[in-house]
Parts: sequence; C-alpha cells; structure tokens
Amino acid sequence: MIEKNYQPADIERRMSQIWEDSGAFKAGRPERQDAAPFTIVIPPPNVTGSLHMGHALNNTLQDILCRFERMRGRDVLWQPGTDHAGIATQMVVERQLMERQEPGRRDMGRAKFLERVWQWKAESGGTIVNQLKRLGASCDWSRERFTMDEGLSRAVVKVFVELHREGLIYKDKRLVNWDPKLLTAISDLEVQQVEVKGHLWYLRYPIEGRTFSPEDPASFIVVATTRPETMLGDTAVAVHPDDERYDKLVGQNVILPLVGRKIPIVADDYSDPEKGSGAVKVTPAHDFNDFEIGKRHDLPQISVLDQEGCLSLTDNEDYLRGLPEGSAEFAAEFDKIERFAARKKIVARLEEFGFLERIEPNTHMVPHGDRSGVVIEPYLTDQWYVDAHTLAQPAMAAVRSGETTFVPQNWEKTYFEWMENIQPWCISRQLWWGHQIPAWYGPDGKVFVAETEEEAVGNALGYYVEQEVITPEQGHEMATDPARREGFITRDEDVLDTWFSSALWPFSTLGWPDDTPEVARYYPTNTLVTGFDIIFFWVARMMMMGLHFMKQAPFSTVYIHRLVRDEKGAKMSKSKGNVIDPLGVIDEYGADALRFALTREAAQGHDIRLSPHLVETNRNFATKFWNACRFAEMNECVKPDGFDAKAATETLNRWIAHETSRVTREVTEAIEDHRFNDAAAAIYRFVWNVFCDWYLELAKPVLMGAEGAAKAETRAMVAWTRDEILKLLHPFMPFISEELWAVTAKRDSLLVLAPWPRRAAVSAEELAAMTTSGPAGEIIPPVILALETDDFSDPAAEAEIGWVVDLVTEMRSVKAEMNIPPSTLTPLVIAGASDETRDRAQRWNETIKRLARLSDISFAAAAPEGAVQLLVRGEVVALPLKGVVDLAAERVRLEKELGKADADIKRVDAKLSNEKFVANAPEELVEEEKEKREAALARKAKILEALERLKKAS
RNA sequence: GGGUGCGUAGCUCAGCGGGAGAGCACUACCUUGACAUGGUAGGGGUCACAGGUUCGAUCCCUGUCGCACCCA
Repeated sequence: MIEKNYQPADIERRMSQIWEDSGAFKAGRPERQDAAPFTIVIPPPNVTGSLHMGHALNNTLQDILCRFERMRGRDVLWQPGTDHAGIATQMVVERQLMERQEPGRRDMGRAKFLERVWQWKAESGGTIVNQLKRLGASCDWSRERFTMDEGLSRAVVKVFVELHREGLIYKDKRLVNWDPKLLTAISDLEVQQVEVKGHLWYLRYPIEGRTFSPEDPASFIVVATTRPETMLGDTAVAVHPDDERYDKLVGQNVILPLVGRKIPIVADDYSDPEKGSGAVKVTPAHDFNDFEIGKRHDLPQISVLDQEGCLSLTDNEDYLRGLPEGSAEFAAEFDKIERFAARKKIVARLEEFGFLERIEPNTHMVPHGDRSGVVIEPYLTDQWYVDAHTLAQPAMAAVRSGETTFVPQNWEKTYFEWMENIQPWCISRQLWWGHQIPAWYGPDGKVFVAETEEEAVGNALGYYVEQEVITPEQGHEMATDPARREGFITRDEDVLDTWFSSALWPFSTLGWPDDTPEVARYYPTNTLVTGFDIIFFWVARMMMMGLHFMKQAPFSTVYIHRLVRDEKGAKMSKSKGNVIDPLGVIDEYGADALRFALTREAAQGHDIRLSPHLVETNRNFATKFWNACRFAEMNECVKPDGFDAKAATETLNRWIAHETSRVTREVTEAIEDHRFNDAAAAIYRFVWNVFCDWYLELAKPVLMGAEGAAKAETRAMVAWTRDEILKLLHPFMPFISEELWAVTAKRDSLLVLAPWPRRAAVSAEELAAMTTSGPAGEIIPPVILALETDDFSDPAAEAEIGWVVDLVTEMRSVKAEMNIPPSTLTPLVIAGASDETRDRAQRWNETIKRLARLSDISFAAAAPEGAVQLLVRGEVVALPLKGVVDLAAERVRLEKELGKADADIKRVDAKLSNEKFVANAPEELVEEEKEKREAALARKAKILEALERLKKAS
C-alpha cells in the first residue's frame, strides 16, 4: 500500500539500511564477474569536514553515474574515503586540547599528540561519511579508505623513496609561503590573495660617495615599497635598463639607511619605469620576484625575520656581515619586534632621518593563509620538492592524446596553462599529523632516504663507518640499539603535504603497492567528478603520479562541475551567513528533492544558484509522481508476468510506449554525455507533462469504465510505464523510486540492481575488440546478436493522440478566452470531418467530452452560423454558442489568426522567391518550406471561410 | 597585466546558422472521482550594442559596453 502522503524522511531512513544490508553497492558482486567494471574514486573529503552544498552536488553527480552504470549491468566500484587534512586536523585537535584545558601539542610531545589525533579520528572522523550516506551516495562503503591507513601510507613511502631515487624529489633552499602563525610552509594553492588597502612608501637611499641631504635629489635614489620593514634585508636597488633617469647610477652603490650596508644599483627588466619611482628595493629573502632578481645578479639573500614573523637581527650572521660599527646597537633595539610593529617603527625612524620622501595610499593584493588567516611570509627555508615540471610532461601528453578528456572540454586549457607554468612542488610541512618524511640525517647533515628506518640506518651507519666517523663496533651497537644512535642519526621531523597522498588515491585505495586483483580490475578508473577549483590541487597531481607509477592515466574522463551559490549568486560562506546546509534541506524536503534540484540546475559551464524554494518545487515533483502511483494502485494497475508493452493494441497504450521509448533514449543519452540537467529535464517533463497530464487523464475513462480487454491492457500499461519511470528516475531520486518499486509490486530484486530499460550502445572500442581480420587481411565485422535499439515507435498512435491533445487544448483555450465558466458544458460540432477524424472523434468521445468539458460531439458539413470556429490539425471544429459568443470578439480573434497565417505565408514566400535561398539551402529544407506554405495557405482558406460564416450570422 | 567564461521572458537558466524555450514567479478561473505539495488558461523577449560573413544570424567572426571567475 502506498501511504497517503509522501514523507521523505521516513523513507530515506529505512532505505539506507535496506541498501546497506543488501550489499547492492559492493563492487565485485559475483554475478557481475564478467561485466565491464565502472570505477569512480570519490574526491576524498577532508576528514574534519562536514557536508556542504559543493559536496552535495559533487556526490549527487557521481551517484547518478554509478547508479546508472550499475543498472546497466556493470561492476561498479565507487571508492569512498577521506583524506587526513594535515593542518586542518592538527588545528582541530589542538583547539580541542585548549578547550579542555589540557596540555598543548608541544607539551605533550609528538607521540602522545598523534595518539590524540587518532582518538579524535575514531570519535569524529566518520561525520562526513555518514552525511554522504544521507545523500544516498551508493559508494562501496565496505572499501572505505583513509589516506593515513597503513596501506596508503606504505604507498606514500614507496612513492617518496622511488621519486627520490630517480632524482624527482630533492631538498632545496627556496622561498616558500610561510605561515607565521601555524609555523609551516603551505602550498601556493592554500594561499589566498586578498585585496588590502595599504600604502606605498617612497624611501630615499643615499648614493655612496655623496653627502646625503633630503634637499638634494642628486644625493639619493628613491625606491617605492609596500613593505618598508623588509628593507633591512635589502641587497640591491633595481632600475630598468632602459630608464634614462638612472642609467648613470647603474653600477654604483647605495648605503642602506639605518643599516649602513653598501648595496649595488642593478639594471633589471623587472623594475617598471611607470610604477612608483621606477626604482625598487631588492630583498631576495623576502619576496618571490626579488628572489629571482637576486639569482640573476648573484645577490646575497638576507633573511631578517624569524619563523614567527619577528625581526631577527642580533644573532643573524647574514645580516651583520660587513656592517659598520655600531650596527649591533640598532640590531639589538629592533630585534624580536613583530613585523607590523617593526614596520611602524622603521618608517618612523626613516622619517626622523629624512629618508622618507612620502607615503601614498595603495591598494594591492596581499597573500593570506587560508587556514590561519594571517599574512603569509615569503620565507627562505630548506624544504623537500617534487620536480613537477618533469612529471607534468606525460600528464600533459595524456590529455593531448585523448587518453584523458575533460568535460566540458575547455577545461583542458586551464589544465595546460597550469601544467606548462608549473613550479617545483614543495611537499614538506612543519606539522606532526601526516606522513612523516622517510629521510634520516647523519651528524654532518647527509640525508639517507629509505622505506624503513632499518634500511636507512643501515645505509647511514655503513657510510659513516666507511668514512671512519665511527668504528665498526660503534656502528654495530648503534644498529642494534636505537638509544645509542640517538643524536647521531635523526629522522626528518616534517610530514608530507596531504595532497601528496591524495595524488595516489586512484591506485593506493585499490591496494597498490601490493599486487591486488582490484588494481588490475579497477585501474584506470573511468570518470573523475570534481570542481574546477581542484584541477590544480588534485587532478593535475593524480595525473602525474598515476602516469608515473601506473603508466596509465588514472581516469579517462574528468567531469568538471561548477559552484553552488546562494540564490543571489553569492558564494556561500560562513562569514556571509548565506550557507544553505544540505542536511537541513534534506530534513525539510528530502534528499531526493535536493539531488533533483541540483541536477536540474547542473548545466555545463554555469554556477548553480540554489534556494530552499527550488528544492521545494522538486519535492513537489516527487509528490506529484507519488500521487500518480497511488492513482495507479487505486485502479488496480498491475503488470502481468510476461507483459509486452510493444504488443499493446490500444492506441493510447501504444502512444505511451512510444513516448516512454523516446524519454528513455533522451535520458540515457544525456547521462552518457554528462548532460545531467538535460537528463533530469527529460524525466521531469515526461512524468509530469506526458504521464500525469495526458496519459493518466486519457486513460481515466477506460480505467473507470467496464471491465474488458482494453481496461486490462491499460491497467497493465499504466503499471509498466510507472515501472519504466521508476527505473529512469532511480539514479536521480533513489529513495522515493526504490520505495515505490517496493510497495507497488512484488519484485525479484531491489530497484538499485534492476536492469536499465535501454541497453548500452556498443562503443567504438568494444566494436573494435569484436572485429577480427580474415586470412587475407579483410575485416570481418562482428556478428552482433539481438542488437535491437530498444526503440519503439508508432507514428500513427502519436498522430491520433496528438489530435486528441490538440483538440482538448484548443477547446479549453477558446472557452477560457470566451469567458465561458469551466462548469458550463458546451456542444462541439466537427465540420466536414474526414473519415479518420470521424473515427477518432468517436473513439475518444467520452475522453474529449470529459477533458474539454463538452456536452456533446456531433458532425456537420459546415460549421453552424454564429459558432466559434477553430482549426485543429487542418480541420474545422465549431462551438455553436450563439448568444453566448461575443461575435465582435470572435471576429477579432479570427482576424488575429488570419494575420498569423498571412505572416507565415509572407515569410515563407520571401524565402522561396529568393533564388539564392532555393539554390543554396539544403533541398529538404526547401521542401519543408514549401510544405509550410501549403499548410499556411490551407489554414488561411479555412479562416476566411470561418469569417464568411461569421459575417452571415451577424 | 595574462587567461577563461557570461550578457536570451520579472527571476534562474536551456538552446544555437533556417518559424524564440523550460522551471519558478505573475494574472484569471477551478473544492473535476491520484495530487491545492494540485488543475486549466493567459500575459510577458528589437536573444547587451555596433559592424561583418551568409540566400538567411539569437547562434559564426570583429569591435564596444557591462559582469563574473582564475592566474600574476
């Protein structure tokens, strides 16, 4: 029994359990051993995360693909899991410690802290996974993985060691994005450029050998800077080589104010003559551009900040080297001052001595850490790097060759843009939570990289024995007793960037580096579904790692979807307070409604604007279909065993079979093309505007009428169509469809495993695989048995039902126009009807009367006088409403119709009389135009006749 | 500054070389035997602007204006 009301919450709760118990989502189901696999790896959500609308969209689309392919009989693996989110997780646990007033991370030590992180993970790490289940995600939950799992960690170590051995991972001292709050390097992609209203300070740098005076422009050069405090680390002034104002100064030195360091004036293209004063200070240790200038001119790199962003001067050899006497005093005064305080103090001091020329307001972009929110410091440190440039080459080639394609395709450009300009990837992070780098250092700093500590230590001790740093005996003792080697051999404290492990996700989750059957069967995966903002973070890196280690791209298709915004088009953010919580929406309207809302809006190339109201309208759609199923049930619509829809004899039933075949094709092809919105629109239109509005309405007289063959067939057909809809709807609205599947009939299987109503087209590859060559090299095409298209077509049925629909619509329309109350039943006269029309009218008599609210249908040679006359598919039908009809208004209406017909004729004539059109346009188009002309002329004649009759009546 | 998109009905968006579409909103009417979370009908658009290509342009090309996003 179908419940009176559609209650999504109740259904969804039960259904999740049923699916879970059935094992329907499991990959490798025995009966599908011979089926082609279909694999998607989930973009692993952050383990600290909770479901937001972006996840909801992303996972809805993946679920549509997975459920669709599962119903098409494939062995689907949707691989779920989460990533360990180094910084985010560490912050969460640290905050928890603080809230509970427990000892902090550093107080408790690394081992203890990591225990606490694992404990947190065990308690809270499953949040987002459970939320994905509420969305209906049909992942193989039994295979859930976590980037810090033992197996995945082994993959990480192996990859690190191998890339290091190949020279593709190395240690280097470069500028990194340093977060002075979290005290770690972060990646470019974790840096947000924020527009800040700042200033441009114009500083006077005295030229060596001249007596500095603020009044004498010849005694100094003016440099403009947004960061005056870094001037302590300046090692040059750069001017443009073509800048005539400065060409005599190039090669001379300036004396750095306050510091007294002598630094050169160099010529470099980077300096923009149009900007500021045309001269810039160069601080290679504190600015990415200056770092490059420094390399070009072989300048020293003087870092003047410490890890926390405070000035570090007193013990700073680089800073103090070559400074005049008395500079230690200045260093002591400014030492340990925080960078923004230092800025104020330095500017004040510069001004005091006449070194400050002026200050201009200046709006510019300032890098901020997306986790900490503080200003990021370009900072000179030793870090581990991946040679991304080398790994990027095969990754680009795979897209160029078509091994991997982007949908929509234009994202390729973004991908290539990024890959071609890729920088070394800094993979070390100064955190505790993550994969600790498998590198050990000896007392002289020499590094030993190996998969295990034993191996690394063995190598190291062997080396130092050979170098006679230690005796063989000492080496032996250290090898057997870790306590003895403490302080002699130490492990790198840093961990790897979370994205390093995520890059391995498409194969590490399958068991690599072990030689598992899953790797063989499910790699490479089929489709990756993700947002464009993650192309760089993740897609590019998976491509690099997948190709390097597996020799095949990790996926053949990358589907890129857009953002979910609020209804005004603003990005959803906590600070703006415009976040729509998917779980709240699911509670109120159901997961199906949310999924369908997102899918209907998920057109390629556009962000989605979502509002609760939009979800509500899709819940209404679910309700509509729910009630249609109730109607079917109330009318005892049951599909008999072995029922063949294609063998139906009733025109109405053949028509709905025809329409069902059409929508099935539409939905199937749209999903295949990743046109999710088109697929959803097609099923929406079919359910509401075809099945409910017309098929059920037209079927009512039969269903309410006498028992007999027609009624029996119609009952079966209603049930059959409902079942087809349930199948087509399932990938989009899994809960309600599965529920209705269960309650409307006794079923052999769950809907989730039921066969899709349209077979997969044979792909080019499959066809190629089946094609063989004969002895003479001739190509023998495969014998494909039963390759029917599944299409069912009945134009005659379409023509007949189309006529009924048109007739009813026209009658309703004119009655509304004439202000005839719906309750008034009016007679209908069909004038000069053809035999076919006469037959149709008799067959559909009851139905038409009911739907168009008619009292009677009769036939006549011509329309009665004073009747409203309408054209339905070329024939006149009349509503004899003498006395009711406003004849003048009717005349106006007919003349309007006449105008339309004339306009049509005119337009077509213009085309057909154009010789060039007739010459150039495709033949069938010209034919079409001619037919249109004939039809319009016929229409015009009928309207003129009608006007004539009207004249007679008045 | 470089790149990528986008300007189509009141709103959100499809479409894309041969007669302007959907959903929502709006207006009027309807307690019709699944459904008022509903039904019926209706209004509403020089497809941003200006050139060009073409027999024909909302669609292709160029430019202008406006907007968004990404990267420096």
